[in-house]
Amino acid sequence: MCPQAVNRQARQEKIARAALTVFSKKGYAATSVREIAKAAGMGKGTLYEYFQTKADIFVAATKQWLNALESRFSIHVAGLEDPAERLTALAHAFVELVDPLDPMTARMSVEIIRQGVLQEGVLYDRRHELREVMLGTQKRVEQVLLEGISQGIFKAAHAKDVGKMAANFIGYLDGILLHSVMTKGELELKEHVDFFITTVLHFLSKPSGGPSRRGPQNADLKGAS
Amino acid sequence: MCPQAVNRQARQEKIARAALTVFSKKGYAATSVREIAKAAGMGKGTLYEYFQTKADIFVAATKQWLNALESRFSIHVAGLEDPAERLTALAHAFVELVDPLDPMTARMSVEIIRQGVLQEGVLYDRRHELREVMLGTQKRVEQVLLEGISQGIFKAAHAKDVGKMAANFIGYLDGILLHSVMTKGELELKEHVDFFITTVLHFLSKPSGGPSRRGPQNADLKGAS
Amino acid sequence: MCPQAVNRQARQEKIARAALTVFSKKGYAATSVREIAKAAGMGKGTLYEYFQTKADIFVAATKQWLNALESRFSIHVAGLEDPAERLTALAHAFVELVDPLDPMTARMSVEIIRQGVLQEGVLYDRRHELREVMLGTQKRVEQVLLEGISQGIFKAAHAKDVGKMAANFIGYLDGILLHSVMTKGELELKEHVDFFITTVLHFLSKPSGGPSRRGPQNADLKGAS
Amino acid sequence: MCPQAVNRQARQEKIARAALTVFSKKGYAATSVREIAKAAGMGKGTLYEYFQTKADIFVAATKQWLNALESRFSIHVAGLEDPAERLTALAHAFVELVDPLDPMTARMSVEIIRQGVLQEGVLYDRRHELREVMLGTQKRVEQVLLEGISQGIFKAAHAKDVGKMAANFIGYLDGILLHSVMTKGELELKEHVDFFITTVLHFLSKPSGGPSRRGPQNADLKGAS
DNA sequence: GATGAATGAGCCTTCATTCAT
DNA sequence: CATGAATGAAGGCTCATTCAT
Repeated sequence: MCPQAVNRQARQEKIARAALTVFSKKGYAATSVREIAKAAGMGKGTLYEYFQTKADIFVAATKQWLNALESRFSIHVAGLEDPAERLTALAHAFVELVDPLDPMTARMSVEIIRQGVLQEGVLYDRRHELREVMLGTQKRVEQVLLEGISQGIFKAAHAKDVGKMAANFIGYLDGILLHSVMTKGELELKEHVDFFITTVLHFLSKPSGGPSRRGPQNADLKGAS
Repeated sequence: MCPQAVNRQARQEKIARAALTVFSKKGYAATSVREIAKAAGMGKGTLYEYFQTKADIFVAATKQWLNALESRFSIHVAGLEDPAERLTALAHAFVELVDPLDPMTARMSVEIIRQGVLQEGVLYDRRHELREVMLGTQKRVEQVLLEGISQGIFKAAHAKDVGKMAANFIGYLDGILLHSVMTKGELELKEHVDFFITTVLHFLSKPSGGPSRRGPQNADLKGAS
Repeated sequence: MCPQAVNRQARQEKIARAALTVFSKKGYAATSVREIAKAAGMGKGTLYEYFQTKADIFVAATKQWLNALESRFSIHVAGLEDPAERLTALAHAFVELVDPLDPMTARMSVEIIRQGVLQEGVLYDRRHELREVMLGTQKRVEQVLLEGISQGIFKAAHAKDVGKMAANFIGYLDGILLHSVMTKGELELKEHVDFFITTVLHFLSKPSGGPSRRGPQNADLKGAS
Repeated sequence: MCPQAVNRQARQEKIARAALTVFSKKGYAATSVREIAKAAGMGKGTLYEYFQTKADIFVAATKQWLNALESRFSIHVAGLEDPAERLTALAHAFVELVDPLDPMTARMSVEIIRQGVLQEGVLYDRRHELREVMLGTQKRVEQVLLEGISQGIFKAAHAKDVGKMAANFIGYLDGILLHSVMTKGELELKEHVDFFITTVLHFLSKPSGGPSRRGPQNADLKGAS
């Protein structure tokens, strides 16, 4: 009756996970199905029991990666109250994507973008799904900004621009991350991002009313850099 | 040098130009040599008279593209004196890369990055060359910043950070451009970039005119924290 | 013999029946074992409990089909006494193989022939078994002819040729049936077959003894057409 | 300018010819492209310079075969005046299709029919083209019949039935040929066909002028059988 | 006994590269 | 020089068969 009770979803996730490591290393086109199978520790044919095509495997790997990203963001931000700190934490989560010892995630992001941008790309027809995920992160940033405003920490005048600011924030992070990957660590990613945040917070923040201007200022700057 | 050499180079450029249009449309892997030959209006075998491999053609196309980019920047900036205006002009040059009617250049940039980032990428072993070109643009930005400082328009305190600032500037532009390409114009690229520049200039600029320099400066510093 | 054996045979027949519908629709090569299993309402592995290979399943399906054919002939001929009528009835049984609404049987016959004729065919090594069955039908025709002669209806001179005549009869029916299938009903099968029988009976029949030659002859022709 | 002046059509014919021998031996599905290439004495990839798909190769092989058939018929019939002889010659051309030493053509006919009959068959969508060719042969037979009638050799009463008769004639030949192939020569093909022609001519022919009708008729039968 | 998950041989097809002309 | 005909390695995918459950 029940020969092998295999958890289909678990199997698919295992494959997607294995595929992720290979795709991120060599890209979609240069990765052969055989390699994926080997990485997943199973036969070539088995992959096709769980996915229709190589492209589907790539999509699954992509989704897995995006989910991992999301949860990483959640972990970083968890427990932080101060909007400035939360913004910084988000950026740092991005920074950590570029592990010099395992730059997988960063490379994967390049490949994903490519597959979504190029007409012949595997994700081209599903790029709206990607956009959804990215919008999720963007919304997260917007919320932080709005909280900052409502808490009186950020200037209320920017309320109408939170959308643009969030998009720019994410855009910047993606861009600088790419550059970092491309230079393989020559670029001091964290320093750059911290500096960027300084810029942004400088733009956002109200003069922190108080008797002494210098003290807090220094403290803040130290923390940001 | 000799006429033949000139002829040879002209041929190579013609091929590179043709290849660029195809590569930017379909990406490296999905582009066949036959297509390039057809686009260049010559036989497949002839390509191999001027290039050793398909990868070499891609490198040539890449260089051509980067040069075109450089000259585009030069044109935009030419004649502008005010550092703020020059910064803005540079950014606008980037924005115009994403022609909604011909997103070729933007897509090409994705492909180039990918080929430079992925281990199996055609440009992987030459990514330092890419880095060179990007550093060129970065230097250009740095120079504008330094000029602004020397002209007393930008705060002198940032002099030590021009490197970071320029890298961030370029990084942001690349990132937001990618997002724009990926969303196929849903994102209002120009508005976002202009807003970003506002942020940057706000951070950079001295309080424009005023009786006391210190006061405003302090205010600025406050704002940054 | 023992209950299990009976059960076993029933299972095999069920599988063969299911396989027949699929094989006749798509041919041997294009039919996958999975499809057969689904059509039989059981698991793929189960099939291999009852058959060694896919080829064996095809052989079983073939035999089932041939048996069905035989019984169809029996039914048609049952109760008819007149040899001419019996011959006609046999031919009509063939004609009905090509049901425009369900051309399964006709298509199956093509596939069977193919598998028996081609070196790599599944039935190639067993084509003698097929020949047996076909000889069965041929013998049936021969017998009708001999009865007609012994009844004085057909010319006695043909007694020595009944073998050839029967073979030709069956051969013609197979051939015209194939053509009909290939033209998907554009060919008026029944009309052609009836005309053929006219020819044959004209050749076979004695001038039906009596004062007038024309009358009876006409009668025969009418009856045949 | 002109690296290799290759005669495309000659090349295609060479491939088709080679493919014919393999297809006729093993059938479409069981024949691999590699085998065709080897038989044609060229690389696998070369085939795809001249044909889009394996199916296209099969179609080309089919057409070649049909053309060969046509010319064979022409040769056999050439120079014959007497309609009866021409009919016989046509039938004999068919008979010779089954060369016991090289039964290729006969097997090919089975495969062609199959591919045209089965829904998944390669020729299924082009079965009308096949029908055209077959109609060509049929027309040829019809013409012979009509000539016989106009020459006063065949009964004028059959003029309205020449269509049916020709279709039956071809149908019979195809059918008996298949049986012959399936039995690998156990069936004496020529004898059977000759006997069949006797039947047909008996049906067709006018009593060959003479005082008595019975006499000549008997004579004919003797001679024919 | 019944099942379907797993497998890998083998299929058709593409394409960068070579080379005779 | 210019060409495109020729090639075979390699790719994605299918599927008959096995076997653990």
